[in-house]
Amino acid sequence: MARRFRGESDHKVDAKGRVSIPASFRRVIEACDPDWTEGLTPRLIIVYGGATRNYLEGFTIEAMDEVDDKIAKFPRGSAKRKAMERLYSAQSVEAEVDNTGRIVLPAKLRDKIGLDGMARFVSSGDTFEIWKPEAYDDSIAALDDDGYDPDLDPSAYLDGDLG
Amino acid sequence: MARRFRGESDHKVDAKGRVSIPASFRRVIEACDPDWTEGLTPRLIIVYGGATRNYLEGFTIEAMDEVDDKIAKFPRGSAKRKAMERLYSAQSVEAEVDNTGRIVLPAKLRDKIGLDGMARFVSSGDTFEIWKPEAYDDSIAALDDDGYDPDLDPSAYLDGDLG
DNA sequence: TTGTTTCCCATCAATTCCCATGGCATCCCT
DNA sequence: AGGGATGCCATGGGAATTGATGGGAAACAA
Repeated sequence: MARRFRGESDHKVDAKGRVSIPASFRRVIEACDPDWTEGLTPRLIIVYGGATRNYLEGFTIEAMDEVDDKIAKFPRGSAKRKAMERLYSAQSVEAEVDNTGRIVLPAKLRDKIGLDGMARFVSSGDTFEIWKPEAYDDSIAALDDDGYDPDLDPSAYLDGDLG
Repeated sequence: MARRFRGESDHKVDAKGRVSIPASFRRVIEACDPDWTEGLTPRLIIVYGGATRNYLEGFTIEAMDEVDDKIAKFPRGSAKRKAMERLYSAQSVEAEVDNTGRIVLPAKLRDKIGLDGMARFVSSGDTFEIWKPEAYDDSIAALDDDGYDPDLDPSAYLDGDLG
């Protein structure tokens, strides 16, 4: 089963903070939760920190395990490690996909990115992002102002210089 | 069940020194107390020493067992071993989570970190920290003075140089 | 006894659980 | 091809449970 997310779609956030996870994302989340088997509710991690981020980042259990391993390689007490621990450990929550395919986004997380009404799920390789739709549109538009030519087909970068 | 803490939240400290443990932390504390079974009150260890620390550190029983094992590897009577024994053995207390989900923080511990009114619980992997909220905010701000750029997303470090 | 430390019970809001509906696709049968 | 039947998906709503916190009585210790 696929380990990478694919696609983007909008879903309604109700008054209780419940949102449907795109069905195709659910398949990935299930496959990447070591404890999951048919009939159980799969879990995932949602990172809500990052002063400069105006989106939430969803990690599968396996993807977050890899992050934890990377962090563990940094010296205990170093500034970089502390910053990463805060982002990935303190400023994150575990969520469970219920049997109707939804998760609950606590008010704290919704407030962080100004979510109301709709949430946009955007795949980003082995993680996915949750945006307020307008903010996502803005961030795409902002790429243009940052030396990126919107008329250029990004496939041109595929075999080009890194960085 | 998970054996790592996740998230951060504030809880009220009442006149008797009682504080609610974040519900998600309780699940971890229960799972990591070998003697615990449904219906019993789980235990944990709170380390309150460390001259330079202005927070308390909470350990599950299992996590503290690992620390004890590590200490035991150092030569008996060595300065390093004595220092660690003092921090983790002498300057720590066992606490019990009561059946309403609270622990009692003795006055000595509250005074050490200047707790009054609110306590912030911050996960840090397999342990968690208890801070006076203002002190925690300050410590985050202080990271800036230690080679850490607050505007840089910490995820940039994940694949970067250690240290 | 006087202040502290436990234990037990009470409350209110937030969160979870359970059940229900409508809309699309798909599959199948004739 | 028509007409169901089936099943998954997105979403809604109420009931039941859990979570955070307050307060008093009972047990202790000084």
